[in-house]
Amino acid sequence: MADQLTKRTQDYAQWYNDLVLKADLAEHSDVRGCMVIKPHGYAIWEKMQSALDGMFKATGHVNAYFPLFIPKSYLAKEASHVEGFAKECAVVTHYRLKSDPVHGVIVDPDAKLEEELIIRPTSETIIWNTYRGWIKSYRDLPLLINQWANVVRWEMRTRLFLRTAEFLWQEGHTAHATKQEAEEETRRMLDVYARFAEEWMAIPVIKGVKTASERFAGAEDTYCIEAMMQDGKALQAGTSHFLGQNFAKAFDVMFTNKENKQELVWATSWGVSTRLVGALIMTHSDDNGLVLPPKLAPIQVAIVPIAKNGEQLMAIGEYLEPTIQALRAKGISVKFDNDDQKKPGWKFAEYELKGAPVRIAVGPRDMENGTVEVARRDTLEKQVMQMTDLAEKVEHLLQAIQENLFQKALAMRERFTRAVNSYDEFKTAIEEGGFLLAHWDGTAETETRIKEETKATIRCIPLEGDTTPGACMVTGRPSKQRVVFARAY
RNA sequence: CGGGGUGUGGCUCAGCCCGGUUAGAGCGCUUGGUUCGGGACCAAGAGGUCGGAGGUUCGAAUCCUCUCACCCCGACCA
Repeated sequence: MADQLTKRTQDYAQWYNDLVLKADLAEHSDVRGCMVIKPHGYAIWEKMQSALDGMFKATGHVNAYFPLFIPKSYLAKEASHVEGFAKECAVVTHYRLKSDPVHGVIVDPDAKLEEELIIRPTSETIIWNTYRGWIKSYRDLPLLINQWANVVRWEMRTRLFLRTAEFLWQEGHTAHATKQEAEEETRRMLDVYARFAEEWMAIPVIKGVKTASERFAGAEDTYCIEAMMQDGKALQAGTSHFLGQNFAKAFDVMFTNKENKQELVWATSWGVSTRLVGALIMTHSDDNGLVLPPKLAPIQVAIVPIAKNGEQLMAIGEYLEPTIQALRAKGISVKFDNDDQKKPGWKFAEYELKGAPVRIAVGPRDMENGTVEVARRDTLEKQVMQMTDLAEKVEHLLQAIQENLFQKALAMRERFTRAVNSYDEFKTAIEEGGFLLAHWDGTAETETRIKEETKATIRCIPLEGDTTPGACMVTGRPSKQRVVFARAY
């Protein structure tokens, strides 16, 4: 191969960076901390959007759009919310430029905004301020709205997809008449995320609730799905927050109940971002390049003809035409790569690097034999298949690849997940990476101490699995159940 | 915000320490030809104010000062 990636075993972080650039997913823009998502990366995001959007609609949500700018005073209304985001906000102070003989153009000092505008780091405040006008009666509830948007968080250090100053995401913001209903919504959307991660991304996740210190700024409870990357580090892949009545209080959002009494509204918010693309890369890909689960691959089947001339190329096209039609009729995206400027070997490497789940190669020998060569990206295995019912076989193969990727990721996670019972054992084990299930006394002090001494954080208190009580590995005090520790992205 | 590093054709880099013809290489690109079952080959071409500003010098990619940008590693975070 001409363009070798850094090997994962050699330098995992470098491998990731190389892969994002070489698979043509994204690049650094000239703007610090911001990326350009290139067509191939964006196509993956579009597939994610499309699947998620369908799941949101199926659970009764509708899309809307709120402003990019948030008046500074709005952000300040919910105390813990502003505290959480204050350090990473971009602020608009002026609304006009003017030409300048020395600098070409300068900010017009006469165009200072009365009230500065914050570029949204998240939209709770502007949305709840708007909801005040929309919600008057219990009949207006629940209000189930999602928006697809960009947000800005001025991060000190950025990594393509995983953490950038500007990123794309969706944020659901719902309003409910009762606490129970809002809590159910929070859990429902967590389940949607978990199902998306596992069924579409082929990434097994642990559903859990965050500790107080890891909670979203302004939430009563933050639920999350946590995934394990190939280097054993944890990645938070989605969050769903039960916001209680905090934002209703801050923005005075009341409704009249059936008894004609005024009540504060209950809220949730939930989001996933382009970070999921990073999760996808780090879960499945290998030293040859990107590996994509078929359900999210922009090109599911890449067909490479092997032809000596235009006549042969034409013949191969005709040979495959019925199969291509049959595949497309099944909703499978097929690219017949008849570019005669590139050699087959180059194309093989290219589709491998870009993660096409299935590659079909067809040459004159195949046409004589009534066969094709089918290669699967996940295992790199090649096999010769008869043309008969090829579309069905490929469809099944794609399903098998989807399933295999999930099983492989699950097996890896299980291999790197273990219970530890003493702090000494913990300290040794954390160096090897992975998830550690340990007892914790529930205090922020112990949590902080562990973080400072080992760089591991509590990823979540899992909602499913072992709930046997025990004794905290650090203090020996009682623990309700084991929690998940890991070093995280 | 600390520590480290890098800015030289589209890309990856050499040259800098020790200043001296016309700034090189590989890849990519253009044209023509031969090729095509795992990143082809031959030939001919195009493409660079060496990140920017100032200085030293007869002479600066190279030395000095300032500056800008980006990357990597930490601290903080989805």
